[in-house]
Amino acid sequence: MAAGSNSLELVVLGLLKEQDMHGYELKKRMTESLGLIMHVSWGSLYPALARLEARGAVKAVEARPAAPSIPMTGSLGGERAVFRSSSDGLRGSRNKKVYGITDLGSALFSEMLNNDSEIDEKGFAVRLAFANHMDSQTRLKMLKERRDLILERVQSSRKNIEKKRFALEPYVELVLEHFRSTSSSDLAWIEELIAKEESSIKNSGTDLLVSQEIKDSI
Amino acid sequence: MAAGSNSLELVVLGLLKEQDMHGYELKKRMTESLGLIMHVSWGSLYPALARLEARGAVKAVEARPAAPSIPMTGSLGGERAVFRSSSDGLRGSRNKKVYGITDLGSALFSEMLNNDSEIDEKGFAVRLAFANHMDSQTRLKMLKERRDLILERVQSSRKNIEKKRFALEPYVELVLEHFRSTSSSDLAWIEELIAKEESSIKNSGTDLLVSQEIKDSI
DNA sequence: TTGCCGATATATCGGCTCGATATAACAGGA
DNA sequence: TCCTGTTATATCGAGCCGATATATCGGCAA
Repeated sequence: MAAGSNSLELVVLGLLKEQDMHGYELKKRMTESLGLIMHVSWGSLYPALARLEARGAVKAVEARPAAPSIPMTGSLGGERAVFRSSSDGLRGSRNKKVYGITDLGSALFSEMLNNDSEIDEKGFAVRLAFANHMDSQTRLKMLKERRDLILERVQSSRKNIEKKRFALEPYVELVLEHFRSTSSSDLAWIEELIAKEESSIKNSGTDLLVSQEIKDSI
Repeated sequence: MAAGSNSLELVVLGLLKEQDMHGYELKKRMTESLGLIMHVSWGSLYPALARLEARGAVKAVEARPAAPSIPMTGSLGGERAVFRSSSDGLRGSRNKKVYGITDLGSALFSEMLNNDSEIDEKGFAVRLAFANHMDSQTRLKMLKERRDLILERVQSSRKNIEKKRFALEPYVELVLEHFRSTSSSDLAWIEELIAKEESSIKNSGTDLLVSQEIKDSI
């Protein structure tokens, strides 16, 4: 029942929550604002939109009246195209298909955001990027899970390396050292976020549902 | 013709260059020594081995005589199993299928390592891990390509963010800031490696095939 | 006007990866 | 003897990626 940890669908829903968009616009927006974090290909995006539409999470809507960037020419062609849109199957001028999020889609977004636990770097980053749609407790839980995961990986790596009979190739050690250093700085960053989150929770009296761990720390 | 940038096959060949192994052993070795860098699943590993075998890059070989870890029981069962192996299709005791790399496989390894250019973090890290099998010029080229790629991404991200009308969600900015910081440290690391490589090239008189860029810097 | 180029826009294909699952042989202990 | 855990191979469905196909449209130069 729980939709299993699909970060692309999460991003699509998250962006559609802000604004109705068509596929091309979605990709542009993703690469522009989240380009450092994730990358999406056509072969993923359009099937994802189709899946979401089939599930009823998004639906084709009437295109927004006017693009904010001035077309400079009040062309009749555009008008005709928009007209064709409504008579046809909600297809905009340049064969555009503008999607909007449904109530079910909003619910799905919350469900994915709050109840899926991500394993990989990308999944975590994406989820964190939309963390303002979570409540403090969930955010804190996510951060701590991530912290524990990284910690465990680094320790396990150190352990496996140190007690090894087989000699590692020189560049492997180089790469590993860098990854450990990166992990350390990631860890410090997450710890910082956790600390901020906890102090924020303590200050704004969310006495209800405060976890045992926090209570102990008071 | 050029096998397109498959880092899993690269790792398999690289590990088989050191030692004959079966699939299970390969995965263990990967997660133990390269666990921080990459992750491989059964559903990728066995098909990859099958592909490589079909291409003639690896082939099933007789299992190594004795496991270094003492079985403690000189059981007859084990002997029978090993016998079954040679009469059967080179299957070892516990139905093991031990692979060895062929000459063609070694050639393919070099080809992939030297002529493929990786786009993603994982691909680069894996390739760098086996960089001792490259010559200095290729290593340098790979490092510089990586540096330029990261540089371009960070700049493009900054550019797109700064001149945006749409407001970013608060946590997006947080995540982006961290990714930029990570990219900066990656960049510094790579620059360091480049510097070392260049000084190493200059000192050990590899006058043959020295690139124009290096010649200029002298 | 026409004709072309580049940006916009959607869609699909093959090949690969992943997580889950099935199956089985064997070891060691209760 | 049974039972659990490790070793070992294999396959399935679903999703992602890079490449490619196919249009439409705006602008601009001949």
